[in-house]
Amino acid sequence: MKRNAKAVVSRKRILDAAACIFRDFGYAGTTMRAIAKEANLEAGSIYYYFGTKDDLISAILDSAMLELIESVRQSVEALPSSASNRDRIQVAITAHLTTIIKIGDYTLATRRVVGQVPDTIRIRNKVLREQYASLWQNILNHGRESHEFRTNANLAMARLYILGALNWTVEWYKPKGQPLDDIARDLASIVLDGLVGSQHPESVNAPVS
Amino acid sequence: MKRNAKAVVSRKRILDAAACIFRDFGYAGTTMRAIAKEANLEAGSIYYYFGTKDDLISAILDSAMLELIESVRQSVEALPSSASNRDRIQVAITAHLTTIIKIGDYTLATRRVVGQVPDTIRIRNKVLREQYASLWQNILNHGRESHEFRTNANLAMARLYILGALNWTVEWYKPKGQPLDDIARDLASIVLDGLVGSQHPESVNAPVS
DNA sequence: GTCTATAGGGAGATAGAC
DNA sequence: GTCTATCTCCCTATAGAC
Repeated sequence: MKRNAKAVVSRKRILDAAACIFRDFGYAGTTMRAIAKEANLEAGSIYYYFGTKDDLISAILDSAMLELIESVRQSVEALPSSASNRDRIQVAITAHLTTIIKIGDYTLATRRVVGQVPDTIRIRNKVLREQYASLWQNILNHGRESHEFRTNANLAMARLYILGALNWTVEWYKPKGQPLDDIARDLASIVLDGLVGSQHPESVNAPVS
Repeated sequence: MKRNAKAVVSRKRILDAAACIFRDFGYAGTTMRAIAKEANLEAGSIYYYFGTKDDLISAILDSAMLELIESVRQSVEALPSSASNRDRIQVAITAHLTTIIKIGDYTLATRRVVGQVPDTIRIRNKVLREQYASLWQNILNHGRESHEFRTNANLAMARLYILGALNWTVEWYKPKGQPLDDIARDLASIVLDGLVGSQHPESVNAPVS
């Protein structure tokens, strides 16, 4: 059924609509009728593409995570081997931010429903989440081994801290505000140098408007 | 009706149970029957204390925010006037963490449903959220004015960044793990000094276990 | 592929007994 | 204060027409 172009388009339209509705109404609050209305068809038609409501949310959770993993991995691997760990963190932060904003409906839907879906769905998605966590942990550990970071920083906590802060951006980011690259640079600056630390020449930033 | 001790106790028991259920099932996924079961009474009885399901979630959102505001405000005001801004941030972080963990069910319920409740409820709660944001902004701005922080740090973003990171802790904190004070100190260390910055003598921390 | 109609279950809220 | 019984509404998922 996926060979048909019409079917592929409809499937994607339904998935996008579902992300939008799950984002606003949560797992239980989302109805097939609401998704159908957003996607401009009738509720019964959704079942041609997705067997159950759970299949829909599962596809949303997994695709968001896969996109994030690929984006950050590729951005970091694309760096020259001469790149500093400061560069690696900066690039990873930018890739993470850019992606979660780009697929904002999926990111927000994930944030808001991942704690409410049936266990089977959450456990399957957890594998991907752990993959992503270890991708970041490798980046941070690399920085310690190369002695670019202070050796007593708690890097497992630093990872939780950084990702928690980055993921929160989808809640307040406004497309009309500061450009995304500026935000990424400012966040990287605070992560790397802190509020007190001396200013690194590469991360000078403009005052907030 | 609140004069009766029995009523006060039941009311609190229902509220605690509701926070627990809202946390696990979201706004729409929470049923009055599930709350009643958790609170050891029947669904109809809840309506003696709360007119509607919306009254329940509204009480949870507001009480969580009020407790957080009071806790951080009191902790910071209790500092001697000689306290450094490093101390103020450290104390605020500790108060925030301690409170959101202490009322963990309410915090998690808030995190997970605040994007799904009817607009009227969210807007009323927003006033409190903004109060809390400006409390933190004052703490940060004070640090800049006293020249303890580097002057080009983007403090509005720093606030969003810090609170995003701190709030994420409720998702991964385990009571049996590292003591809360250690976590608060490590987070404060990363916020203030960054990953690269030189180590401040007051924030030496143990390696993660 | 997409529709309409509907079966079967469960929700919030109310009424009145105790 | 708390219970049971129930009204009314809306949900997921299916069946079969087109």
